[in-house]
Amino acid sequence: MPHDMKLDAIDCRILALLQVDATLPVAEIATQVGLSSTPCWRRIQRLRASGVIQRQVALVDPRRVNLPVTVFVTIRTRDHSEAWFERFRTSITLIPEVVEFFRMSGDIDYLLRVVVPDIAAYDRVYKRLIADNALSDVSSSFAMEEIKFTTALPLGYVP
Amino acid sequence: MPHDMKLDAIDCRILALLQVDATLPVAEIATQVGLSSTPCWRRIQRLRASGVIQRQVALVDPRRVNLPVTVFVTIRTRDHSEAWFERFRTSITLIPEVVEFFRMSGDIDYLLRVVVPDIAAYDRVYKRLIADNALSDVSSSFAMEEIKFTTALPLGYVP
DNA sequence: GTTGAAAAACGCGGAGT
DNA sequence: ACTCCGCGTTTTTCAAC
Repeated sequence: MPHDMKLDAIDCRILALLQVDATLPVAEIATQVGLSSTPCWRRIQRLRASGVIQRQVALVDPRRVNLPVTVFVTIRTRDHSEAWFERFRTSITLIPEVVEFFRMSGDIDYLLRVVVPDIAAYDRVYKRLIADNALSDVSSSFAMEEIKFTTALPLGYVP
Repeated sequence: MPHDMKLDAIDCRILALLQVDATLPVAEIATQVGLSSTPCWRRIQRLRASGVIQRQVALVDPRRVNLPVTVFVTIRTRDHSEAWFERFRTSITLIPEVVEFFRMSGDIDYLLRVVVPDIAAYDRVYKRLIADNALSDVSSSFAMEEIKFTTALPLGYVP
């Protein structure tokens, strides 16, 4: 399982298919990429073992599990020490409502995407955020509509 | 396949497992939730057919397919007509580098998450954004580090 | 809802080209 | 590296409880 695995055009086509529907039988992927099932299966195994395919998951409709509200939270901080960051990182990562967490360049230090059933629930997450960490500025923006959300990455850039 | 399906505690535990690893054999899910495989399998089928489980996908590591840069793009517009929005929506949705696209409340009208190999590639996406649509203000924030990213929703809020 | 079991589909691996 | 073929497992369905 080399970590610097090279991907050819067929690997990309396999990934493109699995990114959209991971339940496709190997045999069907094989025919779509012009292979028989054994080498196709081996390629998929290699993609898994090498970590190109991180994992295989079921995507749940947020509205069907009472999570219609998503909030983007921008955070500025004064403390930029390593020790503070590690504490902050683990504190945020443990909050299940936080589904995305990025360190940013520019005037905003961190950006979170939070998924909750309503504004009251968001307020509880917000209080947990500011209680656990010394944050100098926290700003919340509410999403009104999810127009596009995909886990399929654009695979046209593979070297 | 009713669209207003109610989920009980066992359904939630099944979803929690499948959100993390959709390759688990039905038999193992069954034992983990304290069921035998037949009713467990039926529940999973119901969750799929009713759309609670939208689909099953492979998650690809962005760095391994040459996509280490993510950019958040905030957009303000002057034109708020329905016709303009429909044009804008389809134009943006067709860009594969745009993986998330939200309509927002507050002073920002739209927020995009864009995934690209480098800043030069982002510039080409940016030019496509402003060429296809009359946007009054576009601002780009670059992510330095992805600290957390999960597709697993918090399932503690199901009614 | 449970068990058990059979049919079909698929994953997986060996032998050969 | 791929094709072909077949074994073993898992899924899926169907009984009866």
